[in-house]
Amino acid sequence: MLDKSFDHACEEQSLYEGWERQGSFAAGHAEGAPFTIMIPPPNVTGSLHMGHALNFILQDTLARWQRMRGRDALWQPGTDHAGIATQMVVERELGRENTTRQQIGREAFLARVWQWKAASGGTITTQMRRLGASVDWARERFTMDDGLNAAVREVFVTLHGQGLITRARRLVNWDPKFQSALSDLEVETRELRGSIWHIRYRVEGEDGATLTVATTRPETMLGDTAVAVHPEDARYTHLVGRHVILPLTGRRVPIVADTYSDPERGTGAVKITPAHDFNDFEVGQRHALPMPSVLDRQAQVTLAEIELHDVPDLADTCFTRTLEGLGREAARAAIVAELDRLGLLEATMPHTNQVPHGDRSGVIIEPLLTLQWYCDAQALAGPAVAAVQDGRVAFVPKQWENTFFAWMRELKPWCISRQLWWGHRIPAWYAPDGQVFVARTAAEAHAQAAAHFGAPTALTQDEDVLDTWFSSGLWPFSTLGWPERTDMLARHYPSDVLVTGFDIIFFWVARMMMMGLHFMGDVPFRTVVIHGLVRDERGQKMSKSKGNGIDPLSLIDEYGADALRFAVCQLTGPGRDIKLGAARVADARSFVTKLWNAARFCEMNGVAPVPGFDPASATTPLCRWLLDATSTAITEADAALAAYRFDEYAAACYRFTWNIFCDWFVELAKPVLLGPEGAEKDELRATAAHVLGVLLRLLHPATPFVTEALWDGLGYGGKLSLIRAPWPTPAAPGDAAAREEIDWVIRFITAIRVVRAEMNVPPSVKAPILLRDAAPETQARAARWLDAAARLARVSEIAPAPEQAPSGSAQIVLDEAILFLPLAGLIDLDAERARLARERDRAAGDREKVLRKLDNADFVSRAKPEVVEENRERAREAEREIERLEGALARLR
RNA sequence: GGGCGCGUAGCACAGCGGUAGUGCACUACCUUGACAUGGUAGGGGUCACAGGUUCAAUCCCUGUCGCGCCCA
Repeated sequence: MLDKSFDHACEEQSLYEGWERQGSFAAGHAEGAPFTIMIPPPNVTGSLHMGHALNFILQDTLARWQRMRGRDALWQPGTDHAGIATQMVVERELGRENTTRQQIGREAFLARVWQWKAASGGTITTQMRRLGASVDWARERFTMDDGLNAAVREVFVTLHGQGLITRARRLVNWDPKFQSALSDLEVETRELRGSIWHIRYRVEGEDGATLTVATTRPETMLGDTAVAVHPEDARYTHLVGRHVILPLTGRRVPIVADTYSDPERGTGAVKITPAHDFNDFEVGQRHALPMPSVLDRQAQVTLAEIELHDVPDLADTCFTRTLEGLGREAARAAIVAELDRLGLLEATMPHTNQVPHGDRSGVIIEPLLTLQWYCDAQALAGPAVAAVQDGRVAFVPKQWENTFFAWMRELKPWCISRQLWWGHRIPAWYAPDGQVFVARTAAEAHAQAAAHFGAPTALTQDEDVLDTWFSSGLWPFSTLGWPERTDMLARHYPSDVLVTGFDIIFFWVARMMMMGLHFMGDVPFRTVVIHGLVRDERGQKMSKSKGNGIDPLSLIDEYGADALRFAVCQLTGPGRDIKLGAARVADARSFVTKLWNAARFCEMNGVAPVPGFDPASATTPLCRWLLDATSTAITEADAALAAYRFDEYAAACYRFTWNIFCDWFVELAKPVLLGPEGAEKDELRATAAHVLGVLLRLLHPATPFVTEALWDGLGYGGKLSLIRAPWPTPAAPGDAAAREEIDWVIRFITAIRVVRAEMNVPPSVKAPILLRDAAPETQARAARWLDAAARLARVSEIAPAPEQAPSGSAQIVLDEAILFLPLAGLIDLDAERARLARERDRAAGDREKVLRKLDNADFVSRAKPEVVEENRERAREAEREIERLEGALARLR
């Protein structure tokens, strides 16, 4: 006997452990074609938030569905090593012990990171289990695993050999907090309120003449190597080719003509600091300007690379030397004050700046000239773009393809080296003379060096590590054993679906595609399902700082994982952000409870699976109608999942469970179930059991726990067998006669309920129904369904109406028949008259609308014939209804 | 500035050429032997606005306004 309700708190864990223990999640145990989903590896330092929950729930729903469809499902789990984030966590730990990674050294530090990973790195994978995620845990991977490291080295060496990875001294996004380079993607622009300063630069050889430049970063003027004006800017053409003397440093730099300078902005003259600005860097290259850095790795002023000259009223080297070691803000303040003192500051205006920040550190990025490794992303992007264009990879929803194309077109060289310790060490070794040897192993590098120099040579490995995303990009094949050509690789590459948020298109999708195409010669996945962000009930982005985040685990504690999962499915329309609050999850729990109670009712009434039951053998209209509706539900759910419409899938299941099975089937079945034993009752029980079994299977991908508990509890299969039970298929075409009959019963009961409610007839009062003008079939149906009508519409008996209709009756027009509810004394005749008149007016309104359409010659001649016929029928129907309502009104007098 | 998306009942969302739907909330009634995490009935919408295409527009096209996001 089932409990009164589903106790998720005590059931979920043991169900999950049972599945895991018996290997239900493992790939390789099904006959069917492989179905593969690679998890977008979450950050190993992370803990489960709603965004993960959404992402995992959708993947699990797909995986469970496909597994039931007989596919050999592999949902590949794992985490990425999150270079910066993890290093930060461990450095913070060291900080608490009053030490630093520099103090303990690289090796000891890495040991600490691994120690941390072993102790705390499993947080998110543990939490995934609470959601019910059916990932193949035995195959769990970490981007720093040996195998994945081998893949990274292989890729690096190969791309280097192909000239697609090179080392270059360029301007990079430098994060002064981490003291590492970042890729463009790890930089976000934020708006800051700042100023724009107009500064007079003295023009050499023109007594007293000045040129005013506008800048938002006066501190970089120490490193200016030119002033640029637009070649067609008439104000300045006479100055091009001359020089200015820089304030503070007294250096002499040229005035160059360059279209980068916009005459409309500022003063039309811009200072050029090639070593600290990306645009200036390009100008510097075009004009072969020197590129001294004046800010160091901590973004503090350094004067090492520039000359200083004393120039009266312009440059006081004593002052300038005091700037050494100052931070950017302090240096800026000091410089502005000095310029002001010298009378060189023409204006200071408030200005909103777009300032690059490190997405993790939050500090302002300093463009810095350094030597880094770059990957030629543009070359790798071509095949990825082509794969989307020719449909080998499809985005769902499709519009995201445009976003993907836009980004791929503007790719710049991808800076892949990071000045961190935690990550894949760059497989490059340097000889004392600087000669580089790129190799899979140190031994290989030494062999190369020996060959190159003709003698064994001491080498040192590059100190830096690779961008985390470099290894994540290999995930779809490195997790399957590549560079080894494993069976798993052959079987599960390409994967079927990648499910991810749009914010990650560039990180994962693009890089996995570039790497997959280049190394595997095929796309890494065929479909990319893009989902939205999870927001709070008010539509605000969830964030730690706002404190509006909802913890999925506490929702699971309170409402159960099934409720959270079902709520998420209900809300997940195509690519839309979802607004989730506890109320939505509570609603979903009501649904879970409803399902539980329906199953419990079935159990209490002897409904149990009948082996060998053939739905086609059902004879009664109720059973045949239910089986027909079941086929419809299967078709709908299947189509919805195939289209990644999780909302439609949930809606189809919801409607079928609640509105069809509970509201009508169970209610209409009660008279039989509570009546005497017999063939009809047996058939009903068998059918109910069959359909409940379908329902549990349909819902399993969304609500795995409660369905498995019911499946096991009601004896549908062995313990924990639902997870691999076959997905239901729709039965043969529907039964129109059964559909018509039950449809009539529903309308019959509803019509009586409506009138009773409207007439305020107390539910305690039972009333007979008297039929007039009823066709024989209607009379037969009414007789067949008397018991149901008695329960559901408080009908005491059904009989033909006498010639003289009883006075004080309410009247209902149902198709061809009039139903009398003789309730003398209980109904208010005036109210009844008003009600019937209202009905008649509504019907008359309908008729008017339809006739107006039919009067339109264009409509009749140009609309589709079936539409015209439909409207003709509607007009006839309205006409008949009006006639009957008029009759009813006449009888009331 | 460029691009994308969204404006449908109080709220959250479906629908997307041919009679406006679902859930929640709301109102009234009902402790009927699965379920009050329930049942029955009801009210509530010029489908943002303005043009256009069409026999017919919430749906397609153009523009306007409002909101959100991405890129610069």
